[in-house]
Parts: sequence; C-alpha cells; structure tokens
Amino acid sequence: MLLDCALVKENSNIPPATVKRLPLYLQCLEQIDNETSGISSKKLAEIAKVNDAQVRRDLSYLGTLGTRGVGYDISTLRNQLQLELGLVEGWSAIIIGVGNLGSALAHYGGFQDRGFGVVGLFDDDPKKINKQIAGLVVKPISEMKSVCEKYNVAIGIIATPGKVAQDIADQLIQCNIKSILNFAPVLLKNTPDVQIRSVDLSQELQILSYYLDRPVLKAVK
Amino acid sequence: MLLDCALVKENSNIPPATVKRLPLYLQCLEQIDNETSGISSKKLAEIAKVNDAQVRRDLSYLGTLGTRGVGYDISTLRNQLQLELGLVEGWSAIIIGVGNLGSALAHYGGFQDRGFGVVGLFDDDPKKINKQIAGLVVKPISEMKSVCEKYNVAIGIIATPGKVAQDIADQLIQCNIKSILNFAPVLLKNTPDVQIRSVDLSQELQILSYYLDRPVLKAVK
DNA sequence: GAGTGTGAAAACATTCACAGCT
DNA sequence: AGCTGTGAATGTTTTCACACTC
Repeated sequence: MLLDCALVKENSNIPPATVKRLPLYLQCLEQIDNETSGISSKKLAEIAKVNDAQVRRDLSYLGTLGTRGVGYDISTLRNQLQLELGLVEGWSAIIIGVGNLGSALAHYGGFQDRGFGVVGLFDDDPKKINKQIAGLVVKPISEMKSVCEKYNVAIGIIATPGKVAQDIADQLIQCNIKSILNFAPVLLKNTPDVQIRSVDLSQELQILSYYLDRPVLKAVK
Repeated sequence: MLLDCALVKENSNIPPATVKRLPLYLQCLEQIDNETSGISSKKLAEIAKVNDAQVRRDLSYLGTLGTRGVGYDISTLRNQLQLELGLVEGWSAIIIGVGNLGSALAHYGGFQDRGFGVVGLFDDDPKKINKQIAGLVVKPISEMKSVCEKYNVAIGIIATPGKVAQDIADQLIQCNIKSILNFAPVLLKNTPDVQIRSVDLSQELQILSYYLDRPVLKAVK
C-alpha cells in the first residue's frame, strides 16, 4: 500500500528576512547545553539578540511547532529548521581557488557538520594542482564538469581572485550548478534560475566604518 | 580668521538599508572605465542590480549630488561616498588569528585600497608567532594592547576558532576598540557602544540551501 | 501562570510617477 | 528631451498586545 504522503513542490514562501534568521536560530540551539530539552521564544530571542515576537512569528512560518504555556522542544525545532533549510538533503559543494581563502573554506569544519559535503577543490595554478588539502586533491578547472556530474554538485564556492571570478561563474553555470557563493570582490552577472550570494569582505568593513564614531567637519552658513 | 565651518557630530541618520548599499555603489563606480565622467541613476542601478529610484533615493541622503537632466559626476559621487562611509579617516585594523582565514584577510588587497590599514597580526600559537605574513610580523596576543594604543586601532577582525572568539572579543573591548568584524562561527555577546558584525560562512551556505530547488515530501491527509 | 500563535498597528523600505531643473 | 529629487502609494518587516492553550 502507498504511504499517506505525496511528493509536492513545497511553496513555503517564507519571507526572505525570516530565511536569513533561520540559520541563526539553528546556531543558537547548538550553543545550548544538552540537558535542556525545551526553550521559550523569550530565551531564544535573548541568545539570538532579536525580539521575542520576532522569534515566534519566524518559527510560525515553519508550522505549529511550539506548545502554548510550555515553549518549543529543542530537538523538534532543530529538525524542523534543518528540514526547512534543506540541510538534510546533503548537498555537495565544490570550491574553486585554493589560495588562503579557499584553503580556509576547505578546512572549515562547519560545512560538513551542517549538511554540506565539499567534494572537490579546483585551481589552475600548476603549483597547487595535486596538492592535498583537507583530505582532497586539488584538480585543474578543466575537470570541474566531470566532478559536478559524478557527485551531482549543487553549490559552487568561488574563492578566486576577482579577475577570473566571472569566468568561473560562467563555467559553474555550464556545469548545471544552481547556487553560487562568491567571495571574490566583483559583481557577478546574474542568470535566471541561479542563486548567487556574494560575501565581500571589504564591504563588511566599510559598513562597520560608517558606524564608527566620528566628528564630521561640516560647512555651516 | 576662522573658517566658515564648525565641528559638529553629524547625525546623518542614513537608513541601515541604504548604508548597506553604499559600498556596493562605490564598487560599481570602480568598475567603470576612466574615460566616462558621468553616470545616470539608471546606468548605476543596472550595474548594481537595483531599482533606479532606489539609487536616487539612496544618494539623496548624502545631499544633492546630481544634476537634473544630466546625472551624477562620478568623481564627486565617489568622494562623497567615501566621505560618508568614513573611508577617508584611514582607520587602522588588526587581525587576530592567522590560520588560513586570517592569512587570507591579511593578504586581501582590498582593505588597504579602501582606507583600512592592517597594522597588526596576532596569534597565540608559538609556531605562528614571529612568522611574517603580508609584510607584518605575527605577535602574541599579549602585545595587542600596546599595538592598539600605539596605532589608535579602531577595528578588530576576529579570525580565530570559535572556542576563543568571545575571549578575544572581550580583550579587544579592553583595548578600546569600537568595531569588531567576527568570522568565527559563534554569537558574540554584545556590548554597548561596540559595533559587532559577524560573517558566518556556513550561514551563508544555509541560506543558499533554502533557495535550492527541491521537492519536499509532505504529509497529505 | 506561563508562553504560543497571530490579528492589528507601527515602523521601515521600495517603487511609482511626476514636478522641476539643465 | 533627459534625468534628478521627492511626495505619495505600495509592499515588507517588526513589534505590540492579547485570545487561547497547556
């Protein structure tokens, strides 16, 4: 007999502002000791440094997870967050560019722990090809396509210099990759159906700079 | 005679959403060839991938910079953006933790170019102390305070493992640092008057993961 | 009593659309 | 004619406040 289930494309339609906070909540739960099994929105809000109504509203998009008068069960909450974020699918990722930043990313334990397997490292510098980093052998970029097909890679992480980043992005799209995380300080052209997120380290500093206290010499009539 | 100016604490009060886009505009301007001297909000919007009314509204917070019927003068715009973001002050920064990520940050040219001078690298691993990276000698963390005082350091960049990040943050605050850019995957306690921005690499991936196309097995009654 | 889930209000952000300047 | 600067309209996000459940 068939299971009482159906394969449907979930159109959960969670607001973007909420999606950005879900990984944060997940991280908060990890910081809680293992003895506690429940948590209130108030407590979680305190750890995540957001408003408690925010927490309740955000979590309510995932369904009715809490118990009135009691709170949320931590392990249910964690499972639901992981499910909603697609972390149980076990996506494969590759990293292109194994300079310092690429190596840092390859070593970064947080990925494997959180459902992302790095299955390939690529670089076109002959000095780097065949080097072993974090248990993987660096391969030339020409082999990217076959690795992507073999492991059904979903995510490409660009850690190359800016000059070549757009070219790499184009190649990743050729490899049928649907998500790109870009660390190169350039604006990648966007392509329909491909999600691109960019992390620009110097932009982060510039934002901080704005909020640094400074007197300003201002013209006064 | 005195200049027709006064030293006032500017309370420019630019909305946070706009502040986040200012570095983006600055980057767009850098990508334009040197021959062109003017740009319209429409063109800039295209490069930055935002709406053109957005560009005009954002820039209008910096003052009346454009010329109706003509557009914006690129060099005026750049100067004004740099001024507003506080990039002409030449803030000094230090990096704590010189593993792969810290090294990547130390080598990252984008900082020096954009008004941030990295004046110190710190680590407590004896194997790393005294190593030279990107023209700087790695020093033990115990020397942080004296370097901060000497160079009047404004920004601390944490690139350590998560375990020690909070401890380092506390020490940075002791050093009178007012802005922290944290790359360790932990939530730092916040302190009044100290700006903390965290970049969590794995959170970025998790957000991407949400938007990856996936069918979801959903219970159906 | 404690704490969720959620209408309704308030705050914030984006976009439209056009008057006004060059 | 072309393009800015900005009221007004719309859309999104946050927060309040409270009915409801345990």
